[in-house]
Amino acid sequence: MDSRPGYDRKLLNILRTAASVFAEKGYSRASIRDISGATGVSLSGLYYYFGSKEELLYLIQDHCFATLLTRLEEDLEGVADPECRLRIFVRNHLHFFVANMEEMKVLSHEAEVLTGDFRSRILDKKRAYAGALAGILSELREPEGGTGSEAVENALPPRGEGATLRTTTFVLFGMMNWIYTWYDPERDLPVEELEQTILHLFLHGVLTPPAPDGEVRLPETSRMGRSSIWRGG
Amino acid sequence: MDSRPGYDRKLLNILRTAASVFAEKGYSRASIRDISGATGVSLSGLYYYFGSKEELLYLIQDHCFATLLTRLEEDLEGVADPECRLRIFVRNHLHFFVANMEEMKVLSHEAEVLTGDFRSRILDKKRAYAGALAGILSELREPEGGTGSEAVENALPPRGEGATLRTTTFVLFGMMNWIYTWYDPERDLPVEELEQTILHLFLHGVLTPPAPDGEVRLPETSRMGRSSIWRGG
Amino acid sequence: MDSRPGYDRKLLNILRTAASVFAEKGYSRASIRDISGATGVSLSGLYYYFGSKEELLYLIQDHCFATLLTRLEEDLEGVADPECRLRIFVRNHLHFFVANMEEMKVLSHEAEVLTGDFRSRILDKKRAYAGALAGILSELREPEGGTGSEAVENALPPRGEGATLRTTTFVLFGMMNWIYTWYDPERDLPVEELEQTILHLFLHGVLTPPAPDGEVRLPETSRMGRSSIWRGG
Amino acid sequence: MDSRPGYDRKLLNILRTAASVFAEKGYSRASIRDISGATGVSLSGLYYYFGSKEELLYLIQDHCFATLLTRLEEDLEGVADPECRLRIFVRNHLHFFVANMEEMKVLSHEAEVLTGDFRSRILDKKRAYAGALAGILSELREPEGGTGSEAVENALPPRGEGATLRTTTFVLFGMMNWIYTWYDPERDLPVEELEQTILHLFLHGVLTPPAPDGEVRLPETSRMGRSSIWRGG
DNA sequence: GATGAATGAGAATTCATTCAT
DNA sequence: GATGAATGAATTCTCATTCAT
Repeated sequence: MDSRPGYDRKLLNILRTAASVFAEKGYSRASIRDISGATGVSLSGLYYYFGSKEELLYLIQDHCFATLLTRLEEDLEGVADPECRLRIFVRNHLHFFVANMEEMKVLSHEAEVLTGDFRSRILDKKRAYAGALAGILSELREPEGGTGSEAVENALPPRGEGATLRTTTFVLFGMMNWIYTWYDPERDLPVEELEQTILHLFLHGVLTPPAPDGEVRLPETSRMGRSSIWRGG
Repeated sequence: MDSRPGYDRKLLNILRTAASVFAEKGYSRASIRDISGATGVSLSGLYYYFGSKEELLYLIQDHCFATLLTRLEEDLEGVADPECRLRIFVRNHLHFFVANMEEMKVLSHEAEVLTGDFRSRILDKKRAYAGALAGILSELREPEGGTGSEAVENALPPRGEGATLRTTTFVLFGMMNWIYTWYDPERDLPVEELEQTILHLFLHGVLTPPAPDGEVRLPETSRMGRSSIWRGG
Repeated sequence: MDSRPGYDRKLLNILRTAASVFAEKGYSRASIRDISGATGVSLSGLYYYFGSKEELLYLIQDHCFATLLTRLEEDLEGVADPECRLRIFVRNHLHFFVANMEEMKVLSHEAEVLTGDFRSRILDKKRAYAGALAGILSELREPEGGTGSEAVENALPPRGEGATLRTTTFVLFGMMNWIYTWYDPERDLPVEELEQTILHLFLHGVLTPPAPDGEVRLPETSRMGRSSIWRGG
Repeated sequence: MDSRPGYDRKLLNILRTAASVFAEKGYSRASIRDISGATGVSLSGLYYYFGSKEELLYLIQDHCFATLLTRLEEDLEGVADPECRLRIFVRNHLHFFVANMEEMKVLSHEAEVLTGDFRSRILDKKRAYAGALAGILSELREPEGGTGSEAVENALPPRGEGATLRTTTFVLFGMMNWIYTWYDPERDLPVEELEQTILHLFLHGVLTPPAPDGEVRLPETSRMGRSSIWRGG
């Protein structure tokens, strides 16, 4: 993925720097001049890499989402148990989030600014990703059939099972995505514990004490050793 | 400052309209011209009511937070049981959020744009509010002492009880605040059910089925009949 | 003069305060709001006293010039000796300047901003005043005839006696008027010595040492005891 | 900063044109739009050459002063006699003033509008320049020692020799600088005679008739043939 | 691949002024 | 006499973008 044509090292570096500028100042308060300053590339030189500021944002979000999705697919491969699948989803999401806080902040915070084609392409990925989680949650409750994703994508049925699944899905996303507003790696729990806390909360609630010997842990995936343009790997 | 009723009514109207413009386009993409258009007040006329665009944002956020805090205090008064207090907090937060979606979106989404004094004054209110929730959660787990708010406000102890409480607090906020990104009153569960869902999730987790006769319900407060400049009342 | 109809106490007070604001910030950088703030009169309330900002400047300059001219006439009355008349002119100009530094700064510095009728009325007074000095200087060199003022007012003769007289006149004005840029009553010579220094310089030059027993002094006029709205009297 | 000849030439041209606009309308009444119109450069294009209107004024004043100072140093080099040095100072000042009336008007008239660093940098140059004149005047009266510049720069001694020197210095500057308010090259004496008149007045006063064969003249400097971006050369 | 120079459009804000009360 | 509320016009400055080189 990191070596797909069109995503060469220089562009990737620009995307990363731009993401960090956007994360700090916000997309619309950040100017291309800021990005020129942060990257060291001249103002007009940047336009060789993207056609417009909006495309720059698109590229950041797209690349971020694509990586997230790819990894998720890899990690879920071959795992059938719904609870396991949920654990993998949450772990993947949180680890990636914390390792790539700036990009994920841009993804979460600047979700509505893209327009036209850029917007719909990102929306597609977002729906696919949310659908994946909805599918897992759906299986978790009624392990028999369906992917669950329809309930998130479509408006029907408006109030009932579908609406509850949709709610549960986004409530879980809320628990996770909101961390960009408060999580400080140096002050807060390490990601692994954050993951355990969130998972336990979601599955059993605060009133249920965690199992004395810790939550059931998944075997370590190969996630840690991966090389990546994403800083956290 | 100015407390004549005409001035107040007009200002409040401007705040509400501006909040809705900010909610739709985002604070920095929205221009004062947009607000002039939406309110029907001339561009320069607006500056009679606020000194700068940033102050306008501050006024919106401050008024929103102030109302939220006031109501919370009123509703919590005299209630001692931690779980009850938690239910009241969540109910208050969610009802207010859904009734004043635009202001709350501005409060949640544009949290970082304020600077200087404006920023710190809002931060104070925010810390007080988050501290209130942390205090409740603290009592919920260990009903004996302390308000819990120190753990959210201070960095100590960095990893341990404090960090877990902090995490739990913000995870709950995440569940609730994230709704501005997805909740659609016409499509999704009514607020009351949303409230039940979130509370149940937080207290008992997804794996525990809700009690067959519904969650324990609090006696209805007089919240519904209140008059207010906030649309939801 | 200070009690002419149209120049009542309140207006005079506004003129004085406005002059001080204009002196400090410059006419065009000062806003009517500044003057409202400095006077304590509301923005719109000021317009009862003058029709426009430009008229306000005109009133300040006109009143200042009128006082200057009136006093000059009074003091010169009955004095025939050219050198005495010159001493009186310089004394009058400098004392008034130092006593009313702010108004005189406005008069000197904002000479070109008035337009139309306002401008020409002030120009008339200025020409009369400069003509008076030119007349005195003319007599000083060739005590026989003419008032000398034509040479300053008209362009003819362009180069010769007239041009020299004009030059001498404005060079003397330069010596005096420039003080608004540097004179500090607490640091520099008292006005009486400033007056002596300038007069000696103009009459005898730096290379001629002053007479050992001081310059010839005029009998004290009644200038000092005069009451006036002008702070210095 | 940028020293490519094209950039420099263009900037210098902008400075000259802007100086003329500022001279005519006054710094604060002149808009960047006016300067855009006068230079033919687009409004925003101007900001490539300076960061703010205030910096534009600074650049004009700084360049003007720098040239003035450089020339003065060149011309004074090797001249020891105080009276000669004074003649050179006055000649340099007046010739430059008349040749660059617009810039010098901006320098004289808009002395107080600069703030912060811009202000203090110009003030430094101004103090150095005034100090140079004070030094010459000091030697002229008491040819033994000291530069005289301390008396202008410091407040001590507040009243006495220092204050008189300060006064004399600024009175001479007044004679010269005031010309921007009245001097018209087509109507008034040519610069050379203006120079003679002012010098004679300052040294010997009006009551001393000029020597029949003219004032002592310095040998012509090469000033006339100099090429310069300043129109007067 | 890269950049200096330039620009049109639009941003926030200020200002002198007005007018109903 | 005096003022609160309002406004049109103008101001400085920023921004995304372009294009010749």
